[in-house]
Amino acid sequence: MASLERALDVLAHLHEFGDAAGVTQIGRALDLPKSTVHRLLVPLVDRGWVERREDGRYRPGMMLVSLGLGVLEREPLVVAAQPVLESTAQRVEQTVFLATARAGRILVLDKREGTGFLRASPRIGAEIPSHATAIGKLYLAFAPQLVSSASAPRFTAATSSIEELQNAELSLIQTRGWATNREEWISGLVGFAAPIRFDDRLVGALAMAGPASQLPATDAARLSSEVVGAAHAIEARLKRGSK
Amino acid sequence: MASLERALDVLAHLHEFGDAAGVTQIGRALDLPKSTVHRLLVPLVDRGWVERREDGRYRPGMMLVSLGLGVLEREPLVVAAQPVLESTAQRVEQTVFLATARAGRILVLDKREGTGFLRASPRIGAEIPSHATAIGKLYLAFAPQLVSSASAPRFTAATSSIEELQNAELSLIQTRGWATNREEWISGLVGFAAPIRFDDRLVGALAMAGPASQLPATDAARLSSEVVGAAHAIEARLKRGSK
DNA sequence: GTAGATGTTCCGTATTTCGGAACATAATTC
DNA sequence: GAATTATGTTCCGAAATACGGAACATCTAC
Repeated sequence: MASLERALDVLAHLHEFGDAAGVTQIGRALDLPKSTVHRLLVPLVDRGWVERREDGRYRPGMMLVSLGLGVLEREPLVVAAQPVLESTAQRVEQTVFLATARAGRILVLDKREGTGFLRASPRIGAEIPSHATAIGKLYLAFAPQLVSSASAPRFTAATSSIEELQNAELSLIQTRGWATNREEWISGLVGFAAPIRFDDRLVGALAMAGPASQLPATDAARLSSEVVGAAHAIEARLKRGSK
Repeated sequence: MASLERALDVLAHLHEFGDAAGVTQIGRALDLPKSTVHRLLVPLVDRGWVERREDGRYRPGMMLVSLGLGVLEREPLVVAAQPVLESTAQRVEQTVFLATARAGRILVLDKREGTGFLRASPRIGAEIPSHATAIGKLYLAFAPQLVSSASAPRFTAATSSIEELQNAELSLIQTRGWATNREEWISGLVGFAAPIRFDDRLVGALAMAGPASQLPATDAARLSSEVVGAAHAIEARLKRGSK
């Protein structure tokens, strides 16, 4: 399956590179001959997965847009969360986002950003670490089997390791039903997260994140109850949607 | 390149099917043996392009979301149009969308929907026909080499063929600088579109669409000047962004 | 429990993919 | 302008890979 894997490597590279790339550049980056790269690109271009520009350079194509947005449209959790994300972000005036676990990784599914100059700005589709974020800790507390702890680097001085999280904070999260992150992932970034359940299973989490200066610890009661309320609203919409 | 093409077929099928599918169903749909389908799916699952559910069925994965949204984030036209789409949609209270030509096809890049119960709801990434829509006619009038007229079916009784459009309406569009669609694509659907240029080249179009009852011909002057104004605003933002 | 349906694994063989070299085009240097 | 360099495209004999039928594992229906 080397051929298909190489094609996927090419696509991933085009995405990460960010600019249109020629076969020589792609070949250098992936250690592949120009002719191989070119041969892989031909069907990708024919079918719209890659776009060939007039200058002979290549970039990701609109087929990715169609299929990518198709994933989100068909995800019941995303559909149910949409209006709740909207209203919650407006009410708290901070970035609110939705995430879930997929193949052991926690990925951002949707978001509504705050309007401040300094704001949290997660990328949809991006992974967030399980041990150093509010959402990650929720998963570790309620459904640790759904997340992989293979990689747990220390991001900041405040980062706890998986072992350190074992009893103290996870028990607290289980008791009160929400989690928080205080600059454990990114300096200055604070977050609150609440679990979203369907059929008694953890299917995702709703989080709010922003600069520490705007989410003071003294506001924790209000902020946590906002995310818990939002998560409940999403749960209710999920239940209604399954009729 | 049969292997890669088959994998792309599988992905396209999963997208179109809309629900999670098993190898047998995919194999039947694509006339491929189960084992071939399964073998193609393995690296797709490993890398996140396809998600395998617990019940052994497969659906498109989050890698598509990352890359698809990456395409839109990096498209200067989409970035420039975003605030303009927002404000225009609010002002006219109808669906406003952005489209461009890619490999001879006209594709929707972004949109902001009206809030009416009855509204136009284009799908981002979807193709719109060139001969039966306002945007398509803009391209035929100003840059016909960018669009393919290979397929020009009659959608409604109002649809004109490419030949019928040759002189009469295209000249008018060239003269007044905007185009309209009066139920030529979909019965009851009316649209107005204005060209977006950069460096004297047509790079896209801004359109407004909605039910005929809400976009009366008597309102054409106001509506067309809205889309023309919005297109100019996007052009200005494009020019500013290229410094 | 049996039969049928469906996802997963295996391996000899046919098919496909590979990549160096030639070619075509564009850009740079003198 | 000519020569050189850089880069995208095409070609084809040989090596590598993908193929798919069959066996296997698991689940569902009667």
